[in-house]
This record gives sequence, C-alpha cells and structure tokens, in this order.
Amino acid sequence: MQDTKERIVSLADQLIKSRGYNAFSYKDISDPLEIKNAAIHYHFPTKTDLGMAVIDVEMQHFMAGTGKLAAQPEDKQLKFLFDTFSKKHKEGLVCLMGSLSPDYDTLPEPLQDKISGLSAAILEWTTGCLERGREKGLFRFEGEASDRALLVISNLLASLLLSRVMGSKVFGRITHQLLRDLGAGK
Amino acid sequence: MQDTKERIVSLADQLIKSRGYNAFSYKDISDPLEIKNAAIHYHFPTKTDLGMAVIDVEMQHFMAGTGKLAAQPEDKQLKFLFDTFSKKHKEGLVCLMGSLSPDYDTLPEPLQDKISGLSAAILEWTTGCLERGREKGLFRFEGEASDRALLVISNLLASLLLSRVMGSKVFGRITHQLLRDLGAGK
DNA sequence: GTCTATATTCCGATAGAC
DNA sequence: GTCTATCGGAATATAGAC
Repeated sequence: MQDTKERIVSLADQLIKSRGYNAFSYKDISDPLEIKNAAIHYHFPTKTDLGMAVIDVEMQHFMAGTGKLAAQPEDKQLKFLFDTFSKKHKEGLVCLMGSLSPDYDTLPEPLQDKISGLSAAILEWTTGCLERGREKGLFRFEGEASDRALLVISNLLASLLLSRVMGSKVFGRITHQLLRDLGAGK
Repeated sequence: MQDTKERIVSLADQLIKSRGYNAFSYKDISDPLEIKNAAIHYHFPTKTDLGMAVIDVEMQHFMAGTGKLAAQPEDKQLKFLFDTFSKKHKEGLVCLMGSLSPDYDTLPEPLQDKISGLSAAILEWTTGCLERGREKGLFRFEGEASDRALLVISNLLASLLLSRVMGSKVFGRITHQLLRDLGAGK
C-alpha cells in the first residue's frame, strides 16, 4: 500500500499533466485522498516543493526505464520513448515539459532548473539513441543526431498538446510520420 | 492612438503568450494601462470574453496575413509562417495554441471552440501551401500534405516552448532542420 | 502525521456614483 | 466609460491541539 506522501506526488503529477501547474490547487489533492490541505503542507511545505518532487520522480522513472533498455537495439529503445508518450496520450495527459514550459517564466527558479535538467537528460539520451542507431543502419536521417533528437522530442511533446485542440487522431498521424521519416518502420 | 479596448486585448494577448491564461490577472492589465479592473469588466464582462477576443484578433491577423500572400510562390508563403514564429521567439513569447493547449481542459467551452477553430484554419492553410508547393517542385516530402503540415506546425509550436526550457538556440536548430527536410533551402 | 481553525492575499465580478 | 467600494470565493500557508 502506497503511503500518503507518494500518493500526493502521484496525484500532483497527474494534475500537472491534465490541468497545468497554476491551475491545480491543494484541494484537488486533499479531496480525493480524503485528507486536509494541512497534511499536504506537512509533507511539502510549499507548492514549489511539491512541484520539484514531481519532477524528481519523473527523472527517476526516466533513468530507470532507459537504464533497463541499455543492452537492447536502438529501435527498441526509441520505441520505449514513443510508448511513454502513447501511454500519456491514451490517458488524455500531456508530458511534463509540455505542461510546464508555457508557464516556465512564472515558476520559481529552483523549479525551472529541475525542468531544464530533465529536458537536458531526455535530449542527451535521445541523441545517443539516434546516433548509435544510425551507425547500425537502424535509422536513416540527415544532419546532426542532436538536432534530429530535438525534432523528435519536439514532435512528441506537441503531438500531445495538439491532440487536445485538434482531436485525438493527431497523435497517431504525427508519430507515424515521425517514425516513417526515421526509417524506423512502424 | 489606440483606444482602451484594443489596448486591453493587446496586453491580454501578450500576457497569455508570456505567462499563460490561468496565470495572468486583470491587475496585470489594469496596472500598466493605469485604469481600474472595473474598466476592463466594462469592455469584457468575464475573463472568457477577453480570451475569446484575443483569439478573434489572432484569427483576423492570420487571415489578413495569409490573404495578402495568396499570389506569392509557396516557399514565400511558408516563410511567412516561419517568420511569425520567429517574431514571437525574439520577443520571448510562445504561440497562442502552445500556451492554451496545456490548459485546454480547464477552459470554458466557448473558448475551447475558438481555439480549435483557429488551429483548424492554420492546419488547412499550411496543408494547401505544402501541397501546391510540392506540385511545383518547391518542396520535397513524403506522405500526405496534411500530415506534413501537422508536423511543421507541431515543430514550430514546440520550438518556442522548448526554447524556454532548453535555451534560446533550440528555436533555430529546429526550424533550420525543418526547412532542410522540406528541401526549402534556408 | 493529521487535524481544526485561521491568517493573508489575491482573484473575478458587481453596484452605483460621476 | 471610468471611477470607488465591496462582495464572495478560493488560493497558499501557518499555528497549535491531538
């Protein structure tokens, strides 16, 4: 059974990805957990503390997920990245960066730094994946691997955002085209 | 000299693109304009009314801007689209859809409909531009023009968001790679 | 660790004078 | 069309009992 602290972080994570950082309140967490807002403040004195915990957990999940795949071929590794976005899409969520970046300038500095750190880690991993995959002939693309990785991340992020505005089918259309461009089949 | 109503909309537009819809308040508008919040409510009874006016103006600008270019070659037309995003990038802003889509589910329905309408218009225009441009040999890409248009819009939107999180250079790296992929030179 | 109770601040919105 | 004044509500956060 999950303890309260973990459940708070988990719910906050969901709320950020569904409604945005500035749009959710402690009440949105205390009500479903049937606790009072003071209990949340005990675990996380400020909303900034809570936000940072959410990003920390996301970073740990990303590191753990990619770590397990280190020995797999690169097309399987890239599929892992697409699958994490596909899962969010099915749940009607956007990714953490997609949710937090529009509000970035309104966020306290320690939170900004955590977000930038996470984005750098994702870019670095994706770059390595594409680079090695191209050398092995698993992918086909022009230009620097780091620039291509940026495009892939950019498309995945925006596919979740645009799915909300333009309809659910948009996600599949973007990811399909993306994989096709990389020569990574389907 | 701009009248008050136009200045309110213009400031709201800037605030949405810099801080997000839920993060800005009437005070952020009344202070710089040196008016009281009641004056804003006179012109726009609710925040929803103000938000809709912002989207209406954006739509009018888009229609006017693209209308003027109808006779130009398609690579020039596409450049117009990139230039509007480049302008926002220089001002440190994101685009309207990039700002509003994460909060989409928290927005009142009439506002959601306006946003979806704007996004559909932009997609339709971009699709036509790419389609005709490819027929003339100005662009080179695989797949449906509408899917490619989606990818272009997706990248432009995300390039502004990621520039905030990952640093300003990201915008140029994404747009450069995008144009290169389309065979649209620089 | 969770509670009750409350402080403080800010928000969108309205009434009525000018 | 803008003002003063205020309402009602919600948000983050804190103090102190249990």
